[in-house]
Amino acid sequence: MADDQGRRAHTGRRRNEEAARAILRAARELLERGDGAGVSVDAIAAAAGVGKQTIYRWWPSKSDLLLDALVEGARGLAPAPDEGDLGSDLAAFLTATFRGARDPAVAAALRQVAAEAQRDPRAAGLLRSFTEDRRRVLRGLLERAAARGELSPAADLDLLVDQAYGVLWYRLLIGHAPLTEAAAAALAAALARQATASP
Amino acid sequence: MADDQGRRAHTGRRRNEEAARAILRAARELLERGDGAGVSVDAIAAAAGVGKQTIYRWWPSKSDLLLDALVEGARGLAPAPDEGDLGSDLAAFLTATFRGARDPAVAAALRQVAAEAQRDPRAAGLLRSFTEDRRRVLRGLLERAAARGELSPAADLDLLVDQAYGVLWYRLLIGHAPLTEAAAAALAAALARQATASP
DNA sequence: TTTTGTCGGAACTAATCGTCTCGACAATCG
DNA sequence: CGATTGTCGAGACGATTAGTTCCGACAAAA
Repeated sequence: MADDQGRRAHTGRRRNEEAARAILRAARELLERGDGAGVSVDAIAAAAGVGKQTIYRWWPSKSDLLLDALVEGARGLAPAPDEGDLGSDLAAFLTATFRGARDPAVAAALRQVAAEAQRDPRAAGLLRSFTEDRRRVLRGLLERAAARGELSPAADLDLLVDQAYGVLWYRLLIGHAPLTEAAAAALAAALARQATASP
Repeated sequence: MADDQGRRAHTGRRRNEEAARAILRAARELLERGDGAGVSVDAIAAAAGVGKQTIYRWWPSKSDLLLDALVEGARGLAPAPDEGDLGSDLAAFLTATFRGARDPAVAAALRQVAAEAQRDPRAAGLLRSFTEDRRRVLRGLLERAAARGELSPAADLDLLVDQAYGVLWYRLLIGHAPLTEAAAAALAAALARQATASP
């Protein structure tokens, strides 16, 4: 567990990783229990039995903390399948992605970070790199299908990625429809039909 | 300009509609000038030369005011074309919609209302009815094409609407790509291909 | 002229993020 | 061992903001 110790001389008390873990755990629990309302840093500190200063010693801002809680909650959902067929790969990936975003803590963190990104350029940058990572995974899946000759030459990979994640974010932030597995499967089928259709 | 006067007995000073117009105008100007940061009610009141009380006499919350400024800014973009061809109707509608959302004041209002909707259920409801209206317009366009037999029986109209507005909101809120006319045209072509492709 | 409700202006409450201070404590160095 | 250094929990503090309330002035109707 102690792998990133600095190599320079270091005197004084060491940071307590247990405190950081307690903070992350409290953040996830509050995000999960939060009834649509935002989670405050004070509430996280109180729930973790920790001073606010300790939070800001580990994370530079609330958005960083929420994004960390997010990444931890979404762990294992990253890899894109590669079974050699666009339709099934896309269905598997979107189903897993929708399922991850349906987790209450993950959904709340995504929504709160997205909300803060509209005001705070720092949060906007964080969210942007997070989404870029996810885009790259899906784009890789599509590129493999294109290399196999499964896609129409008219297919626009970036637009396909926008359509997939667009539906996810749109439903997540507006809330007019749920992120069900059926919706993921239908979206995968629709995108595969579009990508393979001749212009 | 005085068309919605109450019919009941009314004593006392009348509300000054000029003040309401000044407030809306100030809100739009601040949204346009705002550098990504949010617009505060105090700033709007000061810019309009108006007391905050006057703002809250006309609008129950900041979100209502922003949504009003939004609707006023997006006026005239509502109607869906009906030229009898799915491809050109979709391209015209999405181009006009993207152009409307590219207006700085409209974009800022959309982003700020969306951000507040993640915390405030009242703002969420407002945003939901706004988006429902827009969804209905696009859905009507698709239904007319379906009635003309232009769509594959496998086409899912609501999913198509989700994809169109999904790309719009995703780009608007994440900011990884602009809402250009070229993007609108490409999206329209892609959705038309998807909707007409046989399963 | 009196009553009634809006006007601009400003003080006020409450929530929130992030900074700073405090005494206590732990780890390292001399 | 003892001094130094940096983290700990706890909380005060400044800044910002949404929304409420009070104030004296004013306008429109009774």
